[in-house]
Amino acid sequence: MEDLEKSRGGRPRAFDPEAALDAAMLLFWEHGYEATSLAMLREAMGLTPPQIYNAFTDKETLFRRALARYHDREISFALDALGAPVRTREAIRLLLLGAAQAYTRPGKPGGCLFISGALATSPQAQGVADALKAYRKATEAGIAARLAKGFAAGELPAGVTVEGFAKYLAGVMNGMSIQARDGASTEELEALAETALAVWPSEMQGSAILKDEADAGPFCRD
Amino acid sequence: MEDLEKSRGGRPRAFDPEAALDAAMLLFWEHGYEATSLAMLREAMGLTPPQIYNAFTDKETLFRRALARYHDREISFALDALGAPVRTREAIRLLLLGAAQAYTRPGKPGGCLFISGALATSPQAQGVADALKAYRKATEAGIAARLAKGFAAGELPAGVTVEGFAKYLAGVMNGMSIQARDGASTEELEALAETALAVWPSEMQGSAILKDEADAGPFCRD
DNA sequence: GATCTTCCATAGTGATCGATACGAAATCTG
DNA sequence: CAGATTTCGTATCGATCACTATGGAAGATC
Repeated sequence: MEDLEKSRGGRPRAFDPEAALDAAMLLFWEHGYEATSLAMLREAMGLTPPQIYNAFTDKETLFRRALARYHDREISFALDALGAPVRTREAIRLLLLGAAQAYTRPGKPGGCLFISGALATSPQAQGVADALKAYRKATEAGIAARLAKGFAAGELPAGVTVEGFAKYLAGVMNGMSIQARDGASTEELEALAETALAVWPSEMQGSAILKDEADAGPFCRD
Repeated sequence: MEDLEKSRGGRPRAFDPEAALDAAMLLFWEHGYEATSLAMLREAMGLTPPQIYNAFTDKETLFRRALARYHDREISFALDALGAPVRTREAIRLLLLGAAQAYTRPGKPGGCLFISGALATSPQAQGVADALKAYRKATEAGIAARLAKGFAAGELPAGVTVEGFAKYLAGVMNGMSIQARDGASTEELEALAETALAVWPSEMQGSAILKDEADAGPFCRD
């Protein structure tokens, strides 16, 4: 809802805004919001300061655009997993294994931008910290929403609440992001994910409808 | 091994270095290394810049001193838990529940300084990021060392390696730190910890020596 | 008490921060 | 082509960054 080629006249841009945004996203992902200076952005994006400010208003707006792009391009696996027509446990498994992949992509910074972007900030950047927190909370809420459907179908482990279990799973994902930052490999994160899923026995409930997982059943599909 | 009251003459200090260090630690904990400016430190420590530099050399040294103090004063629970004369599962339980407490202490910033201090940094602060990573790795190594003893005694869950399980547990702790930053309560983190421990059945092995947990058995004590 | 050493307070260092002023260049509209 | 509009490149802006030069003050040593 923005770059719809208005072209209301005037001198045309001499660069590709999306490519520039990608370069900025990678830099923010690597160094975080505050530690990424305009000088670094200028070099990585191949632009002059006025070009950056004309196209993206200011540094904070550029960062928020990068967050949105990251959400759309780099972690679409999450929405896919939570919306997949599979049982609840398998959906969460896809989510965690997707995170293991996404947090260790070759050529990309390790971990998740929503965490690396900023955890502790200066008071001036509180708004940015809040925006990142909102993305993290949204992830947890997405997990909770998927779990709620599984809860109704009796698919959750005994002794957990939807919110509590969502907080555990979101916490595991956050922990995976830090482990990725600290050099963990894809395989190590996948093993971590499988261990985390061991709290959840594959065979649930007395209703032993285990076969045909790709078939109908207590699924979900927003 | 430092403040042993040399007093080699000269004008005495007009402030308490330990109190000043505590103030700096809290500020770094709250805002992270790079986002904490000297102006903020100056106000929080109640000192002038020359006082700070004379006592702590420079900002990075001050931060490293704060890290050491944090390790000694704020998270001694970790070494206590890993060295406690209890079964392996209980030791890890003490570790995770201790983290739930330490990450949500009233009057202290949420989460763990070793994570909030810096995850992504500017290239100039790479040394600080590495120091924090070393502390995180040391935690994981401490967990692995305790698990190794439990492994020899057959106390670990089936299908896990010592290193892999340590990475899971360290990851859960890291995730708890972020959840604490995002506002999770002590109780919520405790519930998260208990959920994480559900991967580990309380009754291990065929050898059903369950009673007298505080008694002898396949324990450990460095 | 003379001297040495260390710390204090004031003021300010060069460098870098995010963000712009300005006028020329390029394209669209009429 | 004339006018309007937008972006271009160059050269910065004031504010803040981590840090320090300087000279006087306070206590230890001889």
